[in-house]
Amino acid sequence: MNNFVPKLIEKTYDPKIKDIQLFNKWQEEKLYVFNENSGKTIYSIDTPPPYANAPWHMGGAIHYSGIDMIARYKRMSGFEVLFPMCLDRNGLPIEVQTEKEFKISMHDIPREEFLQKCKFILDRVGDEILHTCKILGFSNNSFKWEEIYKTDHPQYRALTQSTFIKLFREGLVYEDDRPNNYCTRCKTTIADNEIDYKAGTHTLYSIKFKVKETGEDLIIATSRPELIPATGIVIYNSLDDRYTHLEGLTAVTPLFEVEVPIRAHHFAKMDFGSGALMICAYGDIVDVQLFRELRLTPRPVIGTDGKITDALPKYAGIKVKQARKDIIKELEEKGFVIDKEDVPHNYPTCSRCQNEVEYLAMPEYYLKQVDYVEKLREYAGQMQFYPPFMEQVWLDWLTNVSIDWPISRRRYYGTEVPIWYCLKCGHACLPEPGHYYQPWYTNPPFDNCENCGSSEGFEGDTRTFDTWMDSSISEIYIQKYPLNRSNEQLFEKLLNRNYICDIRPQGKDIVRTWLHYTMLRGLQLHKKPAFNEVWISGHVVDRKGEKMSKSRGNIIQPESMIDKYGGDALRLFGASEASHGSDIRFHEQRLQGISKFINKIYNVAKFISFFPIIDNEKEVSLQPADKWILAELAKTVEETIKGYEIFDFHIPARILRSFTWEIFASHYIELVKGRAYNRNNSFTDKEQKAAWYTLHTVLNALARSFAPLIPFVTDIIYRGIYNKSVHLESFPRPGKISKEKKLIELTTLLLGVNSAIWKYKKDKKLSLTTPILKVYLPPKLKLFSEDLASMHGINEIIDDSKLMENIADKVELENDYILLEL
RNA sequence: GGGCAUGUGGUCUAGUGGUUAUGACAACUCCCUCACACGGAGUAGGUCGCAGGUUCGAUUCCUGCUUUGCCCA
Repeated sequence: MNNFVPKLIEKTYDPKIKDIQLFNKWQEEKLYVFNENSGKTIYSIDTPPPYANAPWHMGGAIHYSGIDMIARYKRMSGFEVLFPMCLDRNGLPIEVQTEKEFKISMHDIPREEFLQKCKFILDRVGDEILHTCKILGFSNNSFKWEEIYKTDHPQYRALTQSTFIKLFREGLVYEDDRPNNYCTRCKTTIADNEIDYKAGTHTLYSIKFKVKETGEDLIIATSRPELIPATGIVIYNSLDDRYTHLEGLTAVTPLFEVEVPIRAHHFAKMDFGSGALMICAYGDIVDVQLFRELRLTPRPVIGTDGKITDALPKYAGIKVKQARKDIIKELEEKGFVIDKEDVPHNYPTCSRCQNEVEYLAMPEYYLKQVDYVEKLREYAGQMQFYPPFMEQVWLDWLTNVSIDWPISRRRYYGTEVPIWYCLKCGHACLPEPGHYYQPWYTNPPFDNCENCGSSEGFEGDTRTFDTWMDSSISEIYIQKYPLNRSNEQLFEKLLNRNYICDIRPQGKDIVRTWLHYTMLRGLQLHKKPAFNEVWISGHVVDRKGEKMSKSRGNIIQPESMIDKYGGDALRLFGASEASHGSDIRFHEQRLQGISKFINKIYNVAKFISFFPIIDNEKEVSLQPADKWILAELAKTVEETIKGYEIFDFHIPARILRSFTWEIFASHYIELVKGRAYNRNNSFTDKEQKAAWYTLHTVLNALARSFAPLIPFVTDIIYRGIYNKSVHLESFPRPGKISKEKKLIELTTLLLGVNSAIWKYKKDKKLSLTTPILKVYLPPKLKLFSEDLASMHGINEIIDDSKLMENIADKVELENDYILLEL
């Protein structure tokens, strides 16, 4: 008789110690290194660079876990996976974070010094994020600091600038005036999401305009009388019959005698003020929109210093608020103000200094995109979206694209606009592509103006690019500079395909930015779709379905959860909680449930590790129960693959869990336990070995099927029992496991019979080990007799259905019966 | 206001034009049975968002309304 000793020793699985050790082992063994010469088909994943201004919350951790599952599944499916690790370090959030942490203002210290302070935080937070990646078991090609790409690296920025120079020279870039949110105190444009709205009141003045053609008065309500000279149009609602007769006539502003058209527009609310509205450059966001929509020529009167400009000589140099008072005074003196009223108002203020935000027009560079919409629409049809409905999100956005992309920003921490302006003629001179340029800091790499030949010198552009200019070429960077090393050959090879890169994984909220801009740039630079596939995931929200944010105070750090339950548990939680594309609610109790399942898998493996590995199917005599579970396994793997193939990890997570726990552990293992131990030699050697063989076959396939989802525990099991890493194995094939489909039909009946026997004993308050004298089984299950007898302690199994009617104690089960006799 | 998605036992989720709707977590009861008490067995709990329509029949198809989320205005 065998003396069984398990290969896995611990009673429970403790991820805390084992996971990080195993992660380090993976790194030593270089398991996930990208080898372009492996001969395998390359599959490139455009990893989203995590933004390194603040550590991850749950959303980042779960989102990236899904991306790692893509990489792992593809690797096990025979692909050479290019899967970089990276950090996004450009742009506004880091500037804000730096100002906050060092209690400084970006404009009060030298630019170089400010950049150093930004880098300090970026390095620290970057390390924290990388640590989270490690304890989540990510399989990126490299975690070495110098091999992780960063969007603020000179090499990356040089690529951004090169692509800009190329497009500029092809005439795709132009300069134009466009109103921005502008803080006159911080001296910078600010993004929409940096505006805080503060509740307050302001005074609404009713002011007399004149209608030029009829001479009648036209009363207009405004809170910004200082902008009267900047009026571009007067609008009213087309349903407002007080004004319909004025359509197409001309209004004349008081004091400044500016003549503007009068027209109907649905933005005018009949019950606001007098119902007639002046649209000026620029009082609020509505003004900005209408100027754009109606293609009006702005006459701005406020400068970037927050003072009235020379356009209004009488008030030039006066600050806006004072000018407002002065102008009101003059209007009142001359009898133009007929009423004033304080009304509630939400002020847009700068989130950094609380100063009121102005809308000012400034010259900015634009990249053409309107001309490319139709082609992009075509590309959308060629690409595979996971889940498919996300394609519509992009198509809807394409329908809305009406202006070109403003790409220059007045910020510091970003890729510089590589332009020097000739001091003599003002011509914009661009350097040769290929290097990283900092025009605000260094001299141009040329001495003479390419336009006028002057050598009087140049002024460097002080602006940076919108960070999406950097982000929108990530797929090019990763294929041109894998591990940050230039590899033109690889890039050219990959460019031979119908698309640039295999897959873009990203969040659903940035379809209109990251995906859209990357597709646009792919088209402009290489005349093909940037991607073949796009994987878009939902958000992680809190238990109540609300977005996690600092202000709500509902942020949960992933580290604390990983510490408690393990990286595998968090990964599997992310996969289990929702189907791909929908939001995930974070729920610690459910995560805990998942961690129990991880332990269950470990224990199933531990049980199987008691028994010797039988490789050769010929040494054994497979019993019906063995054939049955192998058939179930084949079906499970088949459905699992279907889920993996569409990168919806909810499907494998659900199916594999259900098979492992509800069928394999609860029924098959119980069924063959007796045969596997064979303590009293009631089974033949070949029958016993068949149990061993089957147990290992199922475990082996399960470990491999689960590996992309839970890489730690599956590898602990695989190395512990089979002495190699599961992550170097290929994905199981259902056809190789079993071709017998028929036995699956018995599953429901078999599970029902087991349940009925358990229930019977329980109802009689008997231990489950209590022996049973006789059981009348459904005839269909006769083939499992021996294992069933061993499992339930049955002395005699009778399948004579005619006898059943005579026995009172019976349990009805579908069309068959089981009857028991103790 | 527009687009997209979504609504299934307390919570989360699967699924289907047709007999008693899947599973998990939580709850309750019993059981330390030789892999696991991070376990096992069992019990209870749902008018499948609302209202119409198509159909012999709808949770599943259509229309309207509504909930929630995201993006846009």
